[in-house]
Amino acid sequence: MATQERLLDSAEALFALKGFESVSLREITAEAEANVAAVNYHFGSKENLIDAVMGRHAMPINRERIARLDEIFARTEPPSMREVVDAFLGPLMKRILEKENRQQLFAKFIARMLGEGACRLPEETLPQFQEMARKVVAGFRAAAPKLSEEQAYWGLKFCFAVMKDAIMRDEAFEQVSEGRIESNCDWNQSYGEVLDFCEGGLTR
Amino acid sequence: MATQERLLDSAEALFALKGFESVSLREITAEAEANVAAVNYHFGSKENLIDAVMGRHAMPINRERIARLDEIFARTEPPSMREVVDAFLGPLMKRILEKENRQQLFAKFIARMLGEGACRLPEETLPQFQEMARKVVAGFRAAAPKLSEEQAYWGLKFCFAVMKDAIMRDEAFEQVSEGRIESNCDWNQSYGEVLDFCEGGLTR
DNA sequence: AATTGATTCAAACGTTTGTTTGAATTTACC
DNA sequence: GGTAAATTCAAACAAACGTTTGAATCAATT
Repeated sequence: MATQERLLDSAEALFALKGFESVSLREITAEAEANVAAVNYHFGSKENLIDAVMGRHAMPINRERIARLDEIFARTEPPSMREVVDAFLGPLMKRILEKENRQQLFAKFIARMLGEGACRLPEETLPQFQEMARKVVAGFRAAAPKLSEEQAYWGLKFCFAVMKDAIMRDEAFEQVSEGRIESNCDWNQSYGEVLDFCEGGLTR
Repeated sequence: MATQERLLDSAEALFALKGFESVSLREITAEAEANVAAVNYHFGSKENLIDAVMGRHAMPINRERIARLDEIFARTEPPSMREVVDAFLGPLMKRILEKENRQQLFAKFIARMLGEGACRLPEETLPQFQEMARKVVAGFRAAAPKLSEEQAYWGLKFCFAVMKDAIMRDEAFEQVSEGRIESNCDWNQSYGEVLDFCEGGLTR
């Protein structure tokens, strides 16, 4: 495999596990079996590397979201709230449910990056994100007409927050719940809880 | 003001703004107008300092949560879901709504720390957290009897995630929403959206 | 005023960070 | 097979990190 790809894979995995600031270039290049200088040669800087990891998956995921929403709108009957929420969250969640470990790590990477508030969307992806968000909001309002546009945008934000939280391992919460919730145990069940909560939150 | 307190205040503010890993002891001590060695003298290490910031507020907030829940249970009529959610989220949110800037920063600090998955609860606070969680879950189930215990714990987790997300500034989302949601603009309104979403998510 | 303990301070500690260098090596093309 | 570009590599860079040191300063007690 090419060095560039190995670097992206290792960075993705390590960032997912430990966060952006906590991972050094030397850890990354060691895991990728590359030289320390390889990152700066191929990407220019550590910041560019993280952007590259983002950009590698963001657009395919958004494309899938948009396709599913367009499918929903193409129908004659009005959408259900649950299927709109699933069209938004499903494409990312799907990648966690897949066997391939690398993708799972990317989902956690995404959740972590967005969670740290340090997420700078790669510039070329912004219009796509905006288009996707507009369609999700339209879907929400088609399924629940009494939602205002503003409420729908809040709902978009909250849906993502809930899924992010379900994805991230949270040791503190496992302690607080006295073992009743074991994170990352059954992904399908977790995702079911996410959908239930978000559907309810948007329907009211 | 004593040096210890100034260090705690500065650390709280800087961690809230930039995260744990991104803030150096030199930044903290500079803002607190103290010597670099002061942190290690008064707290032993940077890790102990962050624990101290946590511990300074966690217990009072939990005490307030528990008191409000006990009040609810003392009544004869069954609780509404909204007031249970508010008993859980309100005590932290209240500190954001207050004028005093230091408290606001602590709320963001809490949200960030829990968000980074790097939250180690100070050991002596764990039983209190567990008691609080048990009572919140009991409240959820009193307001919506068809919720299972496990669902209620998921709901607890999700409610906090939603509030956390509403607290944190998210520049990326502001771009994606094309300015329709300006974070941290009207806290009362934001909190209203949080309550609406969580109430719906738990009621279904 | 002298003494003791607590606190502050400038300076340096040894690591680790992201990045750069310039020579060695591999790869691709004529 | 030789040439030129692309890539890898060990080594070193300056800067920043958390932490430690030991003397200086402050506060309180006798």
